[in-house]
Amino acid sequence: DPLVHHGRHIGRSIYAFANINHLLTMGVAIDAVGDVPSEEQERLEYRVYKAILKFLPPLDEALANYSPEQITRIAALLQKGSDSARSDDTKGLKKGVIEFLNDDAPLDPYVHPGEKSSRGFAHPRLGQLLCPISKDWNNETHRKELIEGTQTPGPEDWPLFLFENQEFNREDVWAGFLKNEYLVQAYLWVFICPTAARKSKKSIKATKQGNAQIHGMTSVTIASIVYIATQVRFALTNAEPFSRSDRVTDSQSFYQSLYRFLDNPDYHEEVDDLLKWWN
DNA sequence: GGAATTTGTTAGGTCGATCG
DNA sequence: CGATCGACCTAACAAATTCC
Repeated sequence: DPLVHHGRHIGRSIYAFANINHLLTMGVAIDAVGDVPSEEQERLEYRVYKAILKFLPPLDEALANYSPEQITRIAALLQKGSDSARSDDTKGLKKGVIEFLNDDAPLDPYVHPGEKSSRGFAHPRLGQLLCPISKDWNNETHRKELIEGTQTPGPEDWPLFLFENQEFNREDVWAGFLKNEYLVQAYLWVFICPTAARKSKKSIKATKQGNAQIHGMTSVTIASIVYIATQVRFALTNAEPFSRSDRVTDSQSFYQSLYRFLDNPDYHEEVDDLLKWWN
């Protein structure tokens, strides 16, 4: 279904953890009244709603005339696309991220590309990448706390892998922020094609159009960077699947706090520079 | 409070495109 | 023309949630 197809791109580049039925229903209701939502959370949702309609002009024209049942049916198809793309990318980057790290320098101890159990803070190099900026990975007490999981990093306590060369400058939070090479590689993996991300396999050419081209994407979005960061983070952790609460406290809240941080008008200039760098 | 259903995840495909 | 790539799909299953 073409709606499932479009849904794949919505999750990757517009908003990943949205309840699309809720967004569309709410958006239509707001448009019908003409009031701008007062609450910040609602305003964010409304912006996402508008971004979806901008991406799908035919839906924009027709949506107001649809019944709630029709909207629910459309939303379910978009949601299916969004969810399945996320799941495909999680699967791909589980292996991909380990390849990026190994291309840089072989991981020691070895990390199996298909397994999660040896990842996370227990691994010296993956642990360092995941180490939040409020902690010092070289400090034994801090390291122990992270390995044992006695403390969970709060919002905006970013992991080190978000920064260029895994280096955080306490004087300037924006120095190298979201300019990490592994993030770029993961971005290429998802939006161009997996082989484009590999430094070591330059001879191999893609045999199909990549996701960016398929969906007519010509520039980087905030949401797509946040999406990739969330996927890389999950690939680095030893997080066991099968746990919904883990996803909520983990990937979803990470995604939301990073998205809100970049969406903050106070950082307008920094974010513009960042997008320019990515493009 | 146990059965039924839904949700979220993974492994393991299919199949058309295109490279060497 | 076989090998491989990569988007997309399906089935299975565990956990969470809802139902009765």
